[in-house]
Amino acid sequence: MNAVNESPRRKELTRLAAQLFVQEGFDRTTVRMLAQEMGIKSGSLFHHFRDKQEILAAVIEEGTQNALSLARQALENCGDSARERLHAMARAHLETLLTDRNAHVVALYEWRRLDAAARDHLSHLRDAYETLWEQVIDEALEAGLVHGDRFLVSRFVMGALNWTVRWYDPEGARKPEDLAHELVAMIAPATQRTAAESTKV
Amino acid sequence: MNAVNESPRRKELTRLAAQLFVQEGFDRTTVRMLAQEMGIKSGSLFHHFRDKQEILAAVIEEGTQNALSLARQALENCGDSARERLHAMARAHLETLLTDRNAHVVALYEWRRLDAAARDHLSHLRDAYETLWEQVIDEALEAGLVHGDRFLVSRFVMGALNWTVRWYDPEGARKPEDLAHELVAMIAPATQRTAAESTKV
DNA sequence: GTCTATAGCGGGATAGAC
DNA sequence: GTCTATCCCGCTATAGAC
Repeated sequence: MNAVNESPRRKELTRLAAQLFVQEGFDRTTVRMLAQEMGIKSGSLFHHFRDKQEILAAVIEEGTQNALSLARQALENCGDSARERLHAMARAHLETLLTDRNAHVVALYEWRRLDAAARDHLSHLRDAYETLWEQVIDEALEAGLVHGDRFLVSRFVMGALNWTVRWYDPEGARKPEDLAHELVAMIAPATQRTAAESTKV
Repeated sequence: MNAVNESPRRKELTRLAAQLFVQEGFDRTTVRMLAQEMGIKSGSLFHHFRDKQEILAAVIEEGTQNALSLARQALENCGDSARERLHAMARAHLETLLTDRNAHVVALYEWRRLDAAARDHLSHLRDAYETLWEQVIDEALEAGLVHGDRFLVSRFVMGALNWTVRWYDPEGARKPEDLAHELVAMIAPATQRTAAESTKV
């Protein structure tokens, strides 16, 4: 259902669907709106997707997969210090949310609209992404960069980032990278540099 | 429309509507579901509310109003230090979100579903609540408890708190107060106590 | 792969009796 | 203030021609 049925056409349709789901929300997006955006009639949609649910699942799979690989990439291309890795992770997260402005947002905000089967199928993917976050947070905790409970710190940090979707202004002066920088500064002020951290750089 | 039409019956109906809106989301909650929960038939609903939109507006007004007065109350009954005030504010916020589990959640998560007129009418209320938050954050910044931009810190903190709705387990061991404590500890570690703060206590 | 046409359902809302 | 009955609409999804 996933890696198999991946025609370029379907990929393109998924991309357009993501855009509408972000703008209108999944429930308020009708198949007619989707079809119009894609330049076809609503009946033709069901040649590509079994039903509306499957479109949502495709968007969320795409969005999470994308966030995951961009995050891994960012971690590979950044420095070794816990601070740099935390920053890279936050920045990658924000870029998929605020620049892309599409599938990843849907994955976060419309997850609850998935039916049980789709949630089951996609939860391992979501877990992989959250686990990656927890690893980076763990490193920050061990480096003494941040303090607190691993689970709670992860949730708070991801919450702060996820909520940016609600207030961020793409036309404004602040870029995703700036937000990432400010968030890291907030939870791990520069004055808190520890011995462990400085030896790493 | 607001303070006027406040029969006890309508208040009770609003309370029940809030519950359903949290469980199902506004769009997926039908007037028939609402009526059933209230023990009446769907037609009778429209004696109390002009349309479904007005129910949403009533819930959101109630939720924001309530959060605002609880927050003010919490600030009056806590110590004078910036840390105590920040903690009190976070705790009040989480309690309206996680214990109440109703109108305030709807206010945050279904705001976008309000029509233009209702948003217009309610935005001053929301602004008042957010301004209160910014004041408390300002105090924390001035006390050297937290560092960064006032606007961004407010948004990040509120985001971290608002997102708890998505993962918090009411049956779990952690109480809203514990979360509030952990959040404050995360952004303002105890080792950061400044002279300004200790003189206040 | 897309079209037209439409089935079939469930939604929000109204009217008038009680 | 609640009921029954119902209108009307727009939604998802299907069928079969092209």
